[in-house]
Parts: sequence; structure tokens; C-alpha cells
Amino acid sequence: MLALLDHAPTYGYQLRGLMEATLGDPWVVNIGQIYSTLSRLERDGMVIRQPGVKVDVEDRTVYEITGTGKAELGQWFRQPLSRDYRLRDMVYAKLVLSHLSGSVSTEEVLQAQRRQLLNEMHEVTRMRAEAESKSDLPWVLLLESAVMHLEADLRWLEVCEARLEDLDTLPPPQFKGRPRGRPPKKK
Amino acid sequence: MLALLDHAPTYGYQLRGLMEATLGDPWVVNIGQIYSTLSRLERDGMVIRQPGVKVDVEDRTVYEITGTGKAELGQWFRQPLSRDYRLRDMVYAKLVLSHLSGSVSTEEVLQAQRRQLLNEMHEVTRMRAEAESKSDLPWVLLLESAVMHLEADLRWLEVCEARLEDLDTLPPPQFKGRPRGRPPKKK
DNA sequence: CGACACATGTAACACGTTACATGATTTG
DNA sequence: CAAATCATGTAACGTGTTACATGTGTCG
Repeated sequence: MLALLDHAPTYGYQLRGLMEATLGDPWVVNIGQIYSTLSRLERDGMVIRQPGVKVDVEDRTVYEITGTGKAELGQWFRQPLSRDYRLRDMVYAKLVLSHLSGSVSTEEVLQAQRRQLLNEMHEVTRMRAEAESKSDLPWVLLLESAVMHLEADLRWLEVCEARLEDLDTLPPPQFKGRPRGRPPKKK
Repeated sequence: MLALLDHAPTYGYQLRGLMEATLGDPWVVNIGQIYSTLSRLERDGMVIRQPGVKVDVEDRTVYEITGTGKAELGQWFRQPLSRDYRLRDMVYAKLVLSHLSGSVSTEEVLQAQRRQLLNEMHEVTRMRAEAESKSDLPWVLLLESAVMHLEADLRWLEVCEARLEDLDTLPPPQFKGRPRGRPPKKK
């Protein structure tokens, strides 16, 4: 939102439309969230509102980015994003936990996930072809990213499957609760 | 947490330890969250508490998974996870928005992200080697996944860089606000 | 005794999501 | 007029995160 306001001041309702036009369907948010986020941004000094500004003959509550907001935005742009959230991967958690819980077989979880990924791959490549025919470059790039990560997931599942037996031979993780009290001096 | 309780009933403090032992450091959560989540699970009938159970001579509030909880857990295991959150990729948003806002160059954002990914790749491969030397198979698999996705990100950045000029020639996205009122009958 | 880990919570805050309320304006 | 869209919000809910309060038991 700060980036959009940096491009040009606008009002809430239009911000939502710009967001969709700029970033595509996946970023469509509930309109209410636009306003609540604008309030928070205003609270934090990132934007200021210019009350009662005429836009096309009508009054709109237009917001403008402030110096603080521009600084924050610049920082956001320059600060690279960490990708290590992958370390908290839910599919990984499922596989490991299914092995522990035994209420379903790890194999079953893995197969279900593979089917899902193949479906999504099908869908995404279809969308990419459509985007390419429309020369919608940003959208093509995003779908390209999705394809690459789906491929990575699929290859990873292969690796996991190949080592399922190895996984079965491992002892279940233990966590022995020490008794209460100060731990004995380690050495 | 349901999966861990399905394996064996325990109390909050130990659940946290088990979580770390089973899934690794990235899943370490604040201990307070364990208790509040247990309360919610109890509220929703997923677990029941057995008050005043002796564990190693001492009283612990032990929780046990219920039939409802087991059903929910089974569903969670069988229901594959959607990966299309990738369509809401923040790096993509940054690239597109940097192109729009102009407060930084898209090239700069891209390079910063690439440096970050290379750093993470270095770190993750180091950790993977360490995990392999310890034969910690689950941890190796998780790090393998991280490597694959980092590779995908890096290759994607190459694709983006190759088409940066194409991106510059595109018109900025527009969102023309229609005037108020019922839209004219289309067709 | 005091530090330290075990153990169980509560409170505050942030944020995303959905639903709801309200009003203006224009077309059929 | 009624429906549909533009436009601005508020309220409720869920959940993650952090900080804080409180108490127990043991080792140095």
C-alpha cells in the first residue's frame, strides 16, 4: 500500500482496485482491511489524510505517503526477504508426525501430497500459457515462480519416498523430562 | 500438538520439548502459546485434561487426545496442503512495486535478494553437511527441501533479470474509477 | 540463600479475515 | 422505486508473539 501511495495519492476504495490491477487476483483483500490498514499506517505516521479532497467532482478521503512512510518503504525495498521459512515447512511436519502418530501411513500422506502438487502443476501451467498468450509479463513471471517451486516440491517428495525405509528404522524422538530444580553443574 | 498427543498423552511443558525434539529448532514456540493452544483445543473438544495425574511422583496437568481430536488429526494428515500461496509471493510483489514506485531501482531489489539467497544457500548447505555427518535423516530431508527451493528462487531471479527491459516497456497498471451508480447494462 | 530450571498460566498487542452497517449515486 | 456499484468505515473472531506473574524444587 505504501508503494502504491508513493506512486500517487489516492483513497481507500481505489487503492484496492490498484492493488488488484498491479499485483493480480491473489492480492485482492477485503475492502475493510484496506481502511483498517490505512488507519494503522496513519497512526504510525506513514501516511497522512487530506480530508475532503475533490476527486472527479466528489469528496474522497485521500491519503498521501509521508517522509517517514517513504523511508520505511525504501527500507522494505532494500531489505531482502529471508526464505528460511521453508524450515517450518508444513508438509515436512506432516511427514515426520505421520511417522510418529501412526494414525495414517507416511506413504499415504506423501501420495496425497503428490497428487495435489500434480493438480496444481496442471492448473498453473495452463494459467501460464494463457498469460503468455496475453503477453501479461508480470503474471507470467509469477506463474513461472510457482512452477519452479512446484517442481522443487515434487522432486523433494521423490527424495523422501526413496528414503522412507531409512526413516522407519529411526528411533522415535525422545524428550526426557529432567526432575525439577537447578540442573547439576555441567562440565 | 494433536499428533504428539496421539503418540502419548503429556503435559504442556513436555509438549514443547517434544515438539523441538521431533521437528527441530524452527518449531520452538513460546511456552505460553502451548498452554493457550491447549485451552483452545480443550474448548473445541479435541483434547481432555486429566487433572492431578502423577508423572514421576509429581502432579502434572496431562492432556489426552479425544475421538474428535483423532478424527481431526486424521483429516489433517489426509488433506494435502495447497502450495499456491506462492501466488502471493512477496519477492514478486517487491519487484513489481519497485518498478512502479521508482524510489529504488528494480535491479537493486533483485540484486539484494540474490545476495540474500546466496547467503542462505551457503548456510543451509553447511547445515545439511553437518546433519548428514550426524545421520539426522529428518533434518537432512528438511534442509534438502530448503536447498531445492533456494535454487528455484535463484533460477527465477535469473529469469526476471533477463526480462527486466521487457518489464520497463510495459505501461503502468491503471484502475479507472467508474463514477458512482448502477453500471450501464453491459452488452 | 539465591540462581536456575521446571511448570502453568494470563494479558496485551498485532494482524488477517469476515461480516455487518451506512450512505451516495445512477441506471433500468 | 429497486438494484447495483462506489465509498467509508466498525465489530467480532482467530491466532501468533511477547511479556509478565506465580509457584515449586534442587544445586552450589
